Amino acid sequence: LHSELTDEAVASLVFPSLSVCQNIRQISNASGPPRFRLMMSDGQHSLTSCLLATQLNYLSDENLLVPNCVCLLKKTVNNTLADGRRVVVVMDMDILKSAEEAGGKIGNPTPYNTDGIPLEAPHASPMKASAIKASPSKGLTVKVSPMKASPMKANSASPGSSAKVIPIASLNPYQSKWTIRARVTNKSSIRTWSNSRGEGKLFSFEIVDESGEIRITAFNKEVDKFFSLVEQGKVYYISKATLKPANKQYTTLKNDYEMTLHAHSSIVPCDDNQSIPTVHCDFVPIAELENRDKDAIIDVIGICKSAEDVSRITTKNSREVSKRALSIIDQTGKVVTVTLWGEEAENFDGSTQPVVAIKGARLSDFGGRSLSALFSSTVMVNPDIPQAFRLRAWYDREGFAINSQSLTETRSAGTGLNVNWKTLSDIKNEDMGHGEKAQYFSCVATVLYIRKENCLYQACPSADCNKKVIDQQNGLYRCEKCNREFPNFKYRLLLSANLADFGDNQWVTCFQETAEALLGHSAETLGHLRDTDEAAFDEVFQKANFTTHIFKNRVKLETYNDESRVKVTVMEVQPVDHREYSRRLLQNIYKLAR
DNA sequence: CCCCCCCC
Repeated sequence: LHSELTDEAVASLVFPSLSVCQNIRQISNASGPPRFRLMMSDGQHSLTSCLLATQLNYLSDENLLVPNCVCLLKKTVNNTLADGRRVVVVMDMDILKSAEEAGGKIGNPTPYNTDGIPLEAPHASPMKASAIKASPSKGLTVKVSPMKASPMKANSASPGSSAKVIPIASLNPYQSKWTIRARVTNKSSIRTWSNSRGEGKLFSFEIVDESGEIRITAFNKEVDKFFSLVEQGKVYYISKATLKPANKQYTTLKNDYEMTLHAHSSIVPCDDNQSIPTVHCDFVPIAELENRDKDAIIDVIGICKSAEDVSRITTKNSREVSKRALSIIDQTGKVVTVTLWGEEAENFDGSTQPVVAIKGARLSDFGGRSLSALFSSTVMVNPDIPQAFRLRAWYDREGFAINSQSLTETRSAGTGLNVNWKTLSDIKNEDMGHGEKAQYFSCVATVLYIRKENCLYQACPSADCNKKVIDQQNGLYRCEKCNREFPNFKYRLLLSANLADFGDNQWVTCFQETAEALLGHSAETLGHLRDTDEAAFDEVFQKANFTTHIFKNRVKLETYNDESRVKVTVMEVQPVDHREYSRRLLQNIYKLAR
């Protein structure tokens, strides 16, 4: 900050400009990044300028920026603050090792007396400013190296560029000569877009090093150049990309910037990558999800107990997308539904009940508690981590057989969870339906016989009345409930069927919808057939025999004329999912074998 | 230069 700085003085700076850094002083600032004030002199002019701490990171890991060092100012920006003070901000500079390296172009710098110039408020710095040490005997030594066990020692391994390997946390748009070394934690697929500004394709990926993380996006030509090179989990040297402020609306990454690749960007695989952190997950036990807030971003790991088939849905914005819901279980004995989207949904194979780990899933309150993968989530199937091995061992030994509870309530029986499976012999053995309330159960059973007699009745034609009508024999049909006569009626089904499984059989009642499902024809059609083509009518019943379905039933003890009998009413008829059914049978075998 | 995170 230099109030006397004139336009002429600034204009007289010719870049690159060699100067001696006479003084370095941290400017304390309650908010914003720490800055350093440098007093530079080229022998003719003196210039007080400003340097951001983030820039110091890249400059100073060899302790070069010390009083009396020689600097090659490559770019500065002049600015006037609201209060009229002038600011010169150093945007890019090199530090030369010695005055000799400068070719003797600068006269001996005047040693600057550092006495009485303490560093101000180092604690104000989020950049571990404690690493900036004052050395009273030698003047100020600036050392900013946020990397303790510095992987930056491998600087010389940085290929293709003399730029230093710097931490991701120190990247900013004001410097261009850098290389970072980082691991890819999440790579998107290639996406295309088309809007008023044009069209194209892109992919993006996220990387981490010890200091932080950042998102990188490649467009069009850079997609062709880098898509196959960049692999999830691998480490690369990356340099010469453009940094710009990140739109926080679209990212959960902890970085104010993001990166765009351009024609000269360089990505080089790095084999010596021991020090670069691998993807770290803080797995939340499934039972614990009940206590977490809606929309929380969490990491989760579980066994995929079952998985839906992939399906296509249309979003509110009429976009088509694939989805697949998985039920995962962990050692807490709780199950939760996780939805995968797009390619991840299409490619997922749950048939072997793999371990599924998801980093960055979003907790939703649908069905109580459920999870959804985001574009920013990393889905790992059978990851090579201890938690996965422990989970596998637990599930194969005991987890598969436990009575798990799902945090996600689902209405359909499709997931195979929360279904009260019974065999027909269970109805008698367990005295089902004897309680106050009706009981509900599902079974897989085969139709042995369906009574044709009295299966159809003539019902009141008004919309919500299914009452049997009385044929007045004058072309009119009387409904007692509606207290009306109608010129027509509608046919309704009331079937008695005998179902069997391996152990028992059971008479059940099917009303309209379930009867239609079982016979494969509408009541209307059946009524017409019965009246016109008895052979065809009989054939419908023949065909239904020995068909197997999932029956969802209601069972209740009913008393009629002093006689009690268990009445089973079919609520729903569904096709057997043989894959899921076989899995359940296997599980039952395991349970019995224990 | 994208920015979609959805459905029941």
